[in-house]
Amino acid sequence: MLDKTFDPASFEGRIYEGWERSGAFAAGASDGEPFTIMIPPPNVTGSLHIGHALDNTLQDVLIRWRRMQGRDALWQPGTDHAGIATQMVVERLLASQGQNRRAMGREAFLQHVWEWKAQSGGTITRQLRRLGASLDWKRERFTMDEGLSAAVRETFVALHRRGLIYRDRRLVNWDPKLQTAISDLEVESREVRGHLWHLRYPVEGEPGRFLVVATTRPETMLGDTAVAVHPEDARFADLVGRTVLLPLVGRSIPVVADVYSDPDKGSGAVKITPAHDFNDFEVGRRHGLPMPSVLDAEARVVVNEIEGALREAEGVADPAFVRGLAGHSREEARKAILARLEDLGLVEKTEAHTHQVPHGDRGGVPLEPRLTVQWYADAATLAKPAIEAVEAGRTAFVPKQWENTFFAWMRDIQPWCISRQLWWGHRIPAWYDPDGEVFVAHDEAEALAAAEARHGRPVPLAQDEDVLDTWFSSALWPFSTLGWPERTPDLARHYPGSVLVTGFDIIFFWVARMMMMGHAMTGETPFRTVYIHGLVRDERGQKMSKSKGNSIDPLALIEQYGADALRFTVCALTGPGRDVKLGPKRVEDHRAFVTKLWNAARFCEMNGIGPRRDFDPAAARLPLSRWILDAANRATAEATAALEAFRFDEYASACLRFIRGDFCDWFLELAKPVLAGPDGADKEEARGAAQHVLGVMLRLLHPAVPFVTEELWDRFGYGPEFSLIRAPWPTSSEVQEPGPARTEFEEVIGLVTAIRSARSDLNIAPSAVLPITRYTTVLNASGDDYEPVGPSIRNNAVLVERLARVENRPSERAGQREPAVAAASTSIQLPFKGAIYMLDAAGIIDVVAERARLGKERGRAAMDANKIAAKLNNPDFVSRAPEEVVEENRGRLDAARAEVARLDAALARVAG
RNA sequence: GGGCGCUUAGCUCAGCGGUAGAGCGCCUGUCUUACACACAGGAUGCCGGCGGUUCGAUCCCGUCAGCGCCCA
Repeated sequence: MLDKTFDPASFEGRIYEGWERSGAFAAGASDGEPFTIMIPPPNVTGSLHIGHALDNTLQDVLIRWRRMQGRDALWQPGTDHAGIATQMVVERLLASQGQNRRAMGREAFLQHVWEWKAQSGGTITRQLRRLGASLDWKRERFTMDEGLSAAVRETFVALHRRGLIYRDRRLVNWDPKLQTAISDLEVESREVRGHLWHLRYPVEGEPGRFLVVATTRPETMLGDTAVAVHPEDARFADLVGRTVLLPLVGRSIPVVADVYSDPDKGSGAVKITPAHDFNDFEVGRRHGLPMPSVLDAEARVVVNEIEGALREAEGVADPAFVRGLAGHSREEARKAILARLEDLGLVEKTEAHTHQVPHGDRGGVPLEPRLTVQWYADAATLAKPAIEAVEAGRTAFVPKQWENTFFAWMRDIQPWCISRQLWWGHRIPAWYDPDGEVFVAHDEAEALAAAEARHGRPVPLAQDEDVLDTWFSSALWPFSTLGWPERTPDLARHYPGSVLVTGFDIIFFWVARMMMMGHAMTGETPFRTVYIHGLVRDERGQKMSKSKGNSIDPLALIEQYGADALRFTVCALTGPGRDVKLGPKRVEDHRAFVTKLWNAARFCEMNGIGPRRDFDPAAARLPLSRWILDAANRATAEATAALEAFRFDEYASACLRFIRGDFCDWFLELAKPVLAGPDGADKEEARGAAQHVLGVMLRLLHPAVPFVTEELWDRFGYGPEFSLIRAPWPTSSEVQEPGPARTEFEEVIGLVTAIRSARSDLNIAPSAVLPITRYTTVLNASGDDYEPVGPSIRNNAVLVERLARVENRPSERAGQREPAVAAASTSIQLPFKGAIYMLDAAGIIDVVAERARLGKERGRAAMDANKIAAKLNNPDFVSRAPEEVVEENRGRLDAARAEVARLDAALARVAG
């Protein structure tokens, strides 16, 4: 027997283990068409947050559904090595033990990282199991695996040979805390309240005249090599081509005309520090300016590159002061410089100013643009085939609107800085000879051979100290995990993948880069469809963050409500292109549905409903069986169509409607009499239909709520243990004359609902069985006699009696012909489907209430009739609207008018 | 500043040229032997404002307002 209380924790763990142990997740079990999803590899240092729960639930729904459809489903698991994050974690760990990486050296440090990974790197994969994710764990990969590392080396060498990877000296986003370059995408703009300082730069040859520049970063002035003004700015026209004296430093710097300077911003003149600002760098290039760096890797002042420019100038420049700044942090330097300029009377004014300051997304400190030599990928060239693939529809975004975001980014893409000054990661396969000449090769031997060939003799080589951006290896994930660069059978079968599922915030990271590398290295798009979902927010719509303290732990939700409840909630809330507002309340609400399913199954169990192979839906003859079988067919079609369209919300609501509405609220109630009745063919058929439909329900719901459905499937014996995961996805089954069955039960349900509603309006206690003289007859059109009801109601009289709590008592007046009008004062008059049911309620009915009820109904019908009549009175409508619309409205008008007439007659009878 | 999106019941959201929907919440009643994480019944909407297209607009177009996101 199923437990009375539903307790997901009692079976979730056991079932997951059962699936995994039995190899249920493994690809290759079917010879059907492949269906492949590459997990966007989570960070190896990470733990499952609510965003992962969303992303992976959706992937699991798709993969389970397709697996049931007989596709050869592969969901590729794994993690990425997260260069910066992992190195930070391990360094912090070492620091707590009084060690540091520089002291122990590269090899020893990497040893520690691998040890850490072995011990703690499995957190998120364990947590994905709790969620129920049916990943093919035997294929788990890590971006630092040998095979994936070979893919990285192969890609680097190949792209370098094609000129798509190169070294360049230009400004990078430098993280002074982590002391590495990072890519544009790892930069996070944060609004900071700062100041705009207006500094006076003395105009040379014109004592007493100053050019005022406005800056938010006065400390960088040491590296100024020009002042720019707008070419059309009349205020400064005479200064262009002349020079000003750089305060403190004493360097003579030119005033250049450049459109970068905005006449309306600040003072209209802007200082140019090419080595410490991206815009200034471009100005510097345009005007051939020197580019001295004045901040080092830790963002401390260095003066060696401006040493030669230092000049003493009375009241303006002071080399000793500048030299004294060396080694100070940028914050200290700013303070000291401003104080000194203030003393010298060179600060014109200070304004409060709010501006965007780039911060490192990992380190969290303000970034420092820094002039260094780094490795770059030619993203603009790599992006072209990816853009074309989307334009041509070889890769489609769902929802389609995200293609615009993708295009906007890809068409304006900047060179991608791929080198990182870290130890943990794929070491760049480049070696340098003593002259600094570079040899890019798959390994050292190949590099040595190349160097020897070049020099005619063996030369010692030193490998590049840097590693590659983690995303470089993640970009290869869709094919490196399948064995590329080897031409493996897996690669042939599962590449390109079917769908990539990810949030819109990640389009630039995974989607764009996987697309670029996929085309560059395999010549094919890495996935056919990119499904983009929203972000998870809290119940108030706030973005979740640690600092706000509003983040939700998915594991806590799983503990409390079960993984199924969380998963079903995610499905129900994932509409098209919307963020998902999620909180415990939402999960609790949807858990109710999972419990409902459990209880419905319990009821089935108690009534001897269980798997019966010999049941043939096509042979069902009871209208009730045919009705629920037909409803199951429709639910199957709706659920399938919803999943095909990635409409997880519609999939959930189709299941809900069918299971809660059709099956629980109506079918089980309608079936109770026959199930409780004597054994016989009818009872057997009702059980047969019920078990068939229960089997359909479990299969339909399995992708969303895999645990409870598998538990029920196993307990009922629909298949061997842990077999639902591979059971066939439901398809439509043949049902005899579904149309009439549908009509029949629409009428029964409609009448029951109408009676319940009238009873409720008239405050008739639910417990009271309403004695009714004739509910198998209805008042005729002239209102003076009765006529038999249609077969739908007649054939299901017992069901109407039970569900509406009415009772037929024809015997009291058997054989008598009583005028209808006389009965009216003691009857509820119930217009339904073009007839009036006279429900004799002598002694119970409140005539005043009944009159009010009928009056209200009449009002509603009359308003309806007026609206339709107005429409039909419009000649334009009749002549221009499609014929079927006009016809439909004519029909509705007739019905509404007849309803009004019936209610008028009913009211007259009550009044009389 | 540029771009995108949103505005529908108290809340969260579907819908989308032809009778306004769901879940939750609310109100009323019910422990009707699967389920009170339930059942039955009920109330609630100038579908953001204004113009336009159309026989007809919540839906299409324009515009304004408010909110949110991305990029500078």
